[in-house]
Amino acid sequence: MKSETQVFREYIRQRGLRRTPEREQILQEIFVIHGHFDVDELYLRLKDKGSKVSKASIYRVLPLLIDCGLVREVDFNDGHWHYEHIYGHAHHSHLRCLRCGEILEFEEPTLNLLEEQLAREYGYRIKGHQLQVHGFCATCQEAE
Amino acid sequence: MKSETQVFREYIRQRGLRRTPEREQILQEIFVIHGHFDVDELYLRLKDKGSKVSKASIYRVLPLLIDCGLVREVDFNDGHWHYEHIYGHAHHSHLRCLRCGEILEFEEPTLNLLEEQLAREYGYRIKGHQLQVHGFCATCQEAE
DNA sequence: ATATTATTGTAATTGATTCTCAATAAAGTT
DNA sequence: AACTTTATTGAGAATCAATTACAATAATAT
Repeated sequence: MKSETQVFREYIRQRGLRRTPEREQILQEIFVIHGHFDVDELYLRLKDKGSKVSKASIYRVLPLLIDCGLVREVDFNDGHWHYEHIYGHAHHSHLRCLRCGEILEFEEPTLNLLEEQLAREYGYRIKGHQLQVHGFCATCQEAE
Repeated sequence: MKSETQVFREYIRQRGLRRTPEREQILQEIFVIHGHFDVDELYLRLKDKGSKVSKASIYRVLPLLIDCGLVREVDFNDGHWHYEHIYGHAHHSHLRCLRCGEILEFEEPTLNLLEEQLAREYGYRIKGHQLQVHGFCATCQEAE
């Protein structure tokens, strides 16, 4: 299996784009992060390490990473985008606590069947899905 | 089954809030709209009818309507919220074309089982879920 | 080395949503 | 019906994430 770096470099080359230190720094940092991240967090982490990468560059790289299948957007319903790396990870969904914001991940294989069924039924070429479940975690139920 | 208006009025009263013409106008207009809508569309529709309701009021009423279970937010991934009425409608999910933006609705009853399973497994009190599937519709596949 | 042009950082801009504030008006009380 | 209390309103300012313009820089091809 290709490394994330390889995937990204091939994508860059194939598109006639350029390989820059900023892009590589951002990519590296993303793959150091476990779990989810947002633009601000990524920016601060890079800054802490002495990187001079601007937020604008982060905003500019993310669509590329999404497009080449390394990263995906996640919606936690809090006013801005979150992201997670998906390359080499099983597709999963999120269970979110409406009070404390805890995020649990779970897999739901039957959704692949659903995708196939929708493709047949409506003639769609399905690219993916997002499922979020929300509620209150055990701790927050008591606290309410 | 109570009417939407009844549900809303009871909610208002119960909360010690006030019943105002603006709120009723907005509610009425929402229930005239079939399908999905967003704040701008709702605002323009009201304006066209001669209503003086401001966008601020719309933004202020929507959380109330969501809270009392008449309306829900829908994410079409295009930078702003969409809404749909859910009172008296079966819960459904959305299949969206990434190119032309077409939205199809479908029901997926197995997700109720999933909710129960998650509740058991993680001790959550589940409040709901959102599922979006995306891809390319038949027409747009050809056009690509 | 040189030319071409993609990429960068900075700062300005956009667009959706929220907030401030003074004026208004619901609902309860006399 | 008049009075009081205070929630609600509209207008515009403020906020916040995300995008864009622009001039300087630097990555690739020749």
